[in-house]
Amino acid sequence: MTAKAIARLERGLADGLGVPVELERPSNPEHGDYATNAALRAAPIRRMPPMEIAEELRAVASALPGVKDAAVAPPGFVNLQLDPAWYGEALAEVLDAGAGYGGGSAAETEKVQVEFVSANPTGPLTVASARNAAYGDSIARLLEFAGHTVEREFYVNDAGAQIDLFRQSVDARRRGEEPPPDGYQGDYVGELAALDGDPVQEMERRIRQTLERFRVHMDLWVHQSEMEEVLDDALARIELYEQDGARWLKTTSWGDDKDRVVVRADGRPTYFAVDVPHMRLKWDRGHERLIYVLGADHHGYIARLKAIAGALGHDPEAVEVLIYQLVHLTEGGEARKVSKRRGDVVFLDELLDEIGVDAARWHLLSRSHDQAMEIDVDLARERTEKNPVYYVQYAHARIAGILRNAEGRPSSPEPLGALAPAERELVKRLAEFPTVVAEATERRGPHALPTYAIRVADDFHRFYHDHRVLESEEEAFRLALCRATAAVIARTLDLMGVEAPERM
RNA sequence: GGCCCCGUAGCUCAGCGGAUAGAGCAGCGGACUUCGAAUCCGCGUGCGGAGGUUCGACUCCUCCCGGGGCCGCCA
Repeated sequence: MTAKAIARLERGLADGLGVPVELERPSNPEHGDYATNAALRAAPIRRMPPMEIAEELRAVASALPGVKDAAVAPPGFVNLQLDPAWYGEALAEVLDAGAGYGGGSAAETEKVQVEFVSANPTGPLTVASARNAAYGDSIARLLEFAGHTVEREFYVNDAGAQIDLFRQSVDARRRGEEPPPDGYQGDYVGELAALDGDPVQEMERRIRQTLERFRVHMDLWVHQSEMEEVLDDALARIELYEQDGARWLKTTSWGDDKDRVVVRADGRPTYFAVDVPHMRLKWDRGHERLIYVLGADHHGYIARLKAIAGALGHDPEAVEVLIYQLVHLTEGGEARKVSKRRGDVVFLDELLDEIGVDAARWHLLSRSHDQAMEIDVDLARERTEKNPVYYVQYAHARIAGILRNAEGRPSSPEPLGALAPAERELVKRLAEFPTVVAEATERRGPHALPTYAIRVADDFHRFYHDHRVLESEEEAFRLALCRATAAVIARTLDLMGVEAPERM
């Protein structure tokens, strides 16, 4: 999706040329406000020299409202300079759209489910799960903003060998004994032993609490134990074959490298088996797209999950598995081996105690999900003060201060005369927002948000430094520019689950 | 052996076919009697290597080198 003010120019150019035109912001300011390579792209198709097509395009551009000047540059670029009226149009668009600016980019809205975190309830959430939580929740926020109906699910693995071992560990503590050799050792095991009741339920309650603190709200909690009860019914609906006494799903038909056992020769289902009733539940809830957010160590699941979708008669393409690379912990520059069973981990709650939700979510989202991430435990607090999140929040708070001082005086997106360079840069930055959000959504790459937020803050701070807002001739226009900037910053941060403070 | 991800500035990273590759941090030097200095301004011969596709490649393809992860009738 593109801002309307830009899209209007693109359409005007495209209609004149008969080929699609996309405008982009050149890195060199001498190349104008916007530029297009459409002539270069059209040259092979129309079998004409690019410079000739560019000249045609320049003529069309010159006649468009909002265009002050158009120029051709070799080997065939067309560079546009825009007039104050265009800037007024672009700024009015931001303000008119209000909180919805940049939203609703989905061509067709869907019912989407995002399953994420789904950490085993054998211990508190760790920083490893935190990346999953930050990434998955931001994906969900982006999808909602694009117009989809989104459900967030946490799948609780409350059955199986690890859970048995966990319960045994707590029971041993309750009897005053040491946990089993491979059992769970962390301090929290002792805490749970001091309480009555099922430690798994208590652990789930704590995980829920930590997630809420992290501003992640799950709509649905599904338990593996419940899925086991409807396992036979679900397995009866898919085609399995027998070999070596076991029952297999032909996952290779959907791209897996080998078929998978669903029911063992002794009649016990594998771990994989419960994914069948589990996914059936998701489809039965009416979802049209299923998203799973998994760590890189689970990438082998992609084909299996798609296979289940196919076996259940659904389109495997509607199952999307988002893989993020893992978080490595270091301490004083040395790699730190972690094991939840040994209790040798950094819990999300500890990280939040140290650096707070905003800095944590920002940091976890600021790198591509395809990039492995390192968190230095010792430097976490020190780095906090240098976290760019505060730079961005400061810009928002500064604007809030100006608006407080303005005491409700009128604002207007229409500039009186020519804009200063810093004003033009800021308006163009705000006009980028719909494209940035739409691309972040489509690519499932929320790390574009912090990058963009820094640029907006950057442009605003420069504008602020160069120009006075209140009591200036352009007060009304600059107040409008401030309001629009604050709204865009607030929305960008919200899509990351980060707050936009009025004061700091 | 097969599969997934990554090699870009001293460090952590953006960049998803365009013009002179950008931020943050670290370092050095400047700027407050004015709406918040948690700010602004200046200082940098960097895309792991070799081929290929293209008018144009950090970006796409192949191979090589280096780092991380995964390949169970475990969960």
